[in-house]
Amino acid sequence: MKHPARNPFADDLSVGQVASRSGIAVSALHFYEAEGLIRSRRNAGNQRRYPREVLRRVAIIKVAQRTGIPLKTIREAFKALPQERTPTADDWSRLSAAWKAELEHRIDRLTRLRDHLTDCIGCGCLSVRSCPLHNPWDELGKQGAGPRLLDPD
Amino acid sequence: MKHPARNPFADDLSVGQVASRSGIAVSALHFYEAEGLIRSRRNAGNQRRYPREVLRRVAIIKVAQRTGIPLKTIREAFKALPQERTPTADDWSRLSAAWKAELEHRIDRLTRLRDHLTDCIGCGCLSVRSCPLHNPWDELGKQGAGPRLLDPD
DNA sequence: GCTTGACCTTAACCTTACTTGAGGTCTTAT
DNA sequence: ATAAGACCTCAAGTAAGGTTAAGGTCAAGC
Repeated sequence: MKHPARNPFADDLSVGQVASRSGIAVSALHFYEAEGLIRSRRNAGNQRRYPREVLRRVAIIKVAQRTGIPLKTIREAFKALPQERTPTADDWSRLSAAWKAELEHRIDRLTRLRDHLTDCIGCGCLSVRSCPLHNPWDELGKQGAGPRLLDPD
Repeated sequence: MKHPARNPFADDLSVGQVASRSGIAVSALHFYEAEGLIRSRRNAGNQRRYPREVLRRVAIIKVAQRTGIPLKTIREAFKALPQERTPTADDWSRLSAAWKAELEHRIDRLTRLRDHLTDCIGCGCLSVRSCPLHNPWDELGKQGAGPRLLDPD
C-alpha cells in the first residue's frame, strides 16, 4: 500500500483515496475540480491533497446528481454559500430541501405520464381523436407550433 | 400557404406539415429518419412525403421519450413488430405496457431517493456515520470500488 | 419568369458528464 | 537505486439527441 495517508499526521487524502472512498473515478474528480465543484491543495510534488471534508462535498454532489440536478446548478449552490465553504449541516438542510422539491416535481410529472399511459393501454386510442396522449398535437398542430399539453416544461 | 397538401387527393404530408402537426422540428424528423425511426417516400423533386401514419409513429416516439426510453430502444421496439409496421392499437398496447413498467421503476427509484432525502433534511447526517445517503461510500469505500447502495443500477 | 419560402444534403457544432490516451513525473517499498 | 504504481497535464473521444450552417434545388404565387 503506497497511500500517503499511512502517516497519521497527514490527514489529507490523495486523489486515489478520495476515489476509492467515494466510489468516484479519479478522472471524475479531476473533472469536478476543473468545473469548480471541489478544490485541492498540492504537495511538493504537485499532487493533489484533499481535506477530509471533500468527501462530504462529493457525497452531496452525488446525491444531487441522482435527483437530476445538473453539475452547473450544484456549483452555483456551492458558490452561494458563505465563503464558498463546504456545506454545514444547516446548509445541507436548505440545499436538500430545495432539491427535494425539484425531485418531487419530477416524480409528479412522471406519475401523471404513467397515469395517462395506464388509461391508454388497451384502448388503442393513439389512433383515435380523443386520446390525450396523441390528439393534441394532431388536432391543434393545424394552428401553428404544436402545443404540448402534457409536457408544459 | 404553400403546403402541397392543399390538394385533397394527396393525402401525404410534407416534412414541414409533419413538423407543425407533431410539434417536432424538421431537423429532428430528418434525424429520426437517419436513425431508422421513421421512413419516407420521395416525390419527383426528391422531397420527403409521409403517409399520415407517421404522425402516430411520431406520437409514440414522443411518449416513449418522455418516459425516458432512449431512441435506440424505441427503434428496436419498432423493428420487432411484424413487417416493421407502424404500431397497431394492439402493438401499442404491448409497447406501452412495457414502457409503463419502466416508468414505474424510475418513479420508484426517485421516490426512494426522495424519502431518504426527507429523512436527512435537518438531521445534518451527511456529517455523521449513520447517514444512509452518505455513509456507505465513506465506510465501505475502504474495501474497494464504491458501492452505491441507493443506486443499484 | 422571378422571387420567396420550403426543401435538399453534408458536415460541423452543441451540451452534459465524463473517459481515454499519450507522454512524462513522483513516491515508496524493496 | 530502481521498478511499480500512483499521479500529473492536455487533448481528444464518447454518448445521446439534436441544432445550425453552407450551398444548392424545387414549387407556387404574382
